[in-house]
Parts: sequence; structure tokens; C-alpha cells
Amino acid sequence: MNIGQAARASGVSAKMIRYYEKIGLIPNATRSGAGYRTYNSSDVHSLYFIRSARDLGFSVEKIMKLLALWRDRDRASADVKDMALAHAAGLKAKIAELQAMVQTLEYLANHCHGNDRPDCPIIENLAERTAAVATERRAGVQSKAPLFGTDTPASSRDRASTGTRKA
Amino acid sequence: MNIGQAARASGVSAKMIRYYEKIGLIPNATRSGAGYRTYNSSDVHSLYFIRSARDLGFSVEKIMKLLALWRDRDRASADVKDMALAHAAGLKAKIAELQAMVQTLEYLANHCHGNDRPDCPIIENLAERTAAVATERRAGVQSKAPLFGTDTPASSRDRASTGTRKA
DNA sequence: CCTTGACCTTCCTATCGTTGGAAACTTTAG
DNA sequence: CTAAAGTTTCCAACGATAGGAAGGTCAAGG
Repeated sequence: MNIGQAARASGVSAKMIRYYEKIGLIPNATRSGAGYRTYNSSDVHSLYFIRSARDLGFSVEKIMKLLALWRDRDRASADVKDMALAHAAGLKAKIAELQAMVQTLEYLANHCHGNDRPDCPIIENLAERTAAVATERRAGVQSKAPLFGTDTPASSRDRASTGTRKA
Repeated sequence: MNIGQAARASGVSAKMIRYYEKIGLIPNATRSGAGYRTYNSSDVHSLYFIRSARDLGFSVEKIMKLLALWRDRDRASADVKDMALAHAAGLKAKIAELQAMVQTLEYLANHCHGNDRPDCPIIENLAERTAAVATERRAGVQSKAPLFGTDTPASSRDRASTGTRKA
């Protein structure tokens, strides 16, 4: 079985199969005389496993651990369960973040006339102080740089400590 | 105001300010005699706008449009509202996707004993056919290569699905 | 004046997962 | 034999961000 067949059978593109091999997620494939990679059904099975895990949002790094557990016939199911639940928790956090964004956007849209006049609270909020919901969501948020018409070049207090605030 | 002050005042890192300038999201900054970029409060205001939009999950590309609308005093508020709602809809789709993942993971975890024995339906499902929820979520999924313990290198129906489906 | 340290400059690299292309080779079908 | 399809490797790009190296600049203090 060449890489194309393996790709179609597993749902992982040939490009990605080579990539997974290069980064060590899967072992080096055996080669035919002409240098073609050859795969058997067990390899396809691994690839399908990988694709399923990617569909569930697991990173390649985590998939490495899952694959190790998969191949370990003496694994404890608790290990896998922990990984799955931890991953689910991470996804939930991401969901909450996105929901806060949606809430803010819809709040702003609801306060926008949506006509042909320029008056638009969405723009105004983005420009002036970020909407309330987003502000609340943000963790260590303090005093949002009120400098406006003022042109003071180096105002007395510098917050935001250069970097590493958010993802 | 130098780039460091602008960064602290706007919440956008100096690295990102230079990047935004390079990709044309913001105009080239004026320079001091020594080549330092200088900013005024209006520039900081733009940066703050950008940061707020990024916090709401807007891509840089969309922010370019938002900035154009911001600077266009004759814009129709409907344009901005449409963008905001379209973006919210996109976020909602993403949320639904993540929720499906969580659902699958928790379903699998609930069926896992989580003890020190190797028996683990999470692994089994990843390996064999992907859990029901994920399968339903996936669109045109068919005939999932049932090849299993068999080790036939080129079994009869490995080219069955020769027709480029999926990416 | 000179040093020190904070700041700024450009340029290069990396991340993560994936896709794209180019140039060359092999296999398969006609 | 030829043409098409498949494969190989290598190189680059995406989006947004972070890190670092090597060097120039500024302000304060001796």
C-alpha cells in the first residue's frame, strides 16, 4: 500500500503522513525498492487513530502520549481518562472565552441602529474602552489608558508592563 | 512618545506594533532623528482599537475593514453591525464544534472505568471508529476502513475509496 | 567626559498544523 | 513508447505572536 492509498484509507493527507513521520509521531515507513513508502493495515489504523484524535482537538503532542498509551497493553485506563477529561476541561475554557466574545458582540450589535447613518456604538466601544462584557472577562485589567485628545507624550503612569497579558 | 510608551498605553506589544506597521494595518510611524518611531495619542487610540478587536477574536484582516469603517465618518452603521453579527455567527459555529468535542470526550470518559486496568473505551473508540458524536459531526464520512488485525499489505479493497474526498 | 542601563533599531528564528508548489523520479494504463 | 498519475525531497507560506542577537541612542550619574 502506497502513501496515497494509506491517505485515502485513513483520512490523513499524504502530506501530513510525511510530516507525522518527520516529527516522529509515527515510525519511519518501510520503503519499496524505488523508495516509495509502504503501509499496511496496522499503519493505517494508527493514522486513523491520529485523525480521530485530531478531530477531537488533541494537539500532536498529546496524541503522542495517547499513542503511547494505545500501544501500551498494560496501561491503566485512568491515565487515558485523565487526559480526556483534562482536554475536555481545556475545551470548555475555550468555549467560555468564545461565548464571552459572542455576548459582547451581540450586546454591541443590539445597541446599533444598523441603518445608513454613521452613528455606531460598536465602533465607538472598540475605539474608546472595549465593551463592558469584554472588560469584565479580561483578568488583570486596570485603567484603560484614558489619554484621548490629550497629547501628553509620556504620561506619568505606565501600566500594561510590556507584554505577556493574554494569549 | 516612543514605541515602548505606546505599547504600554495601548496594551499592544512593541513587537506587534512593528508587525502591524509592516503588514500595513497601521501606517508607517513618523521617525525621530535617530530613527525611533514616534506616536501620538491618536496612534495609541488606533492601537487600542486594534487590541480591543483582537480581544473579540477578530482577525487582522477583518480589523483592517473595521479600521476603514472607523476612519470613514460617512460609514453606515449597518455595515459595522453586519460585520459584528457575522463574526459572532462564526464564533458560534466554532463553539458548537468545540461543544461536540467535549460531548464526545465526556461520553467516552463516562464509559471508562478509570482504574488501573487497561480496559479503556476511549482508546478503543479512537482506534476503531471514532465516537458516535464525532462521527455524526463529520460531514461526508463513509466506509471507515475496517481493516483490523489483518496484516494483508494490499488487501482487496484498499483502493475502494479512490476518489479524493476530504482534505 | 565616560559609563551604565534602559530603550530603540533591524533581521532572523520559532511556534503549530497544514497546504502549496517545483523538479525529478516511478509506476501504470493505453 | 508515451502520457498520466503517483511518489520523492525540498522549500515556502499561512496567522499572530514571541524570542533573541547585534548594534545604535538616550538620559542620568560619576
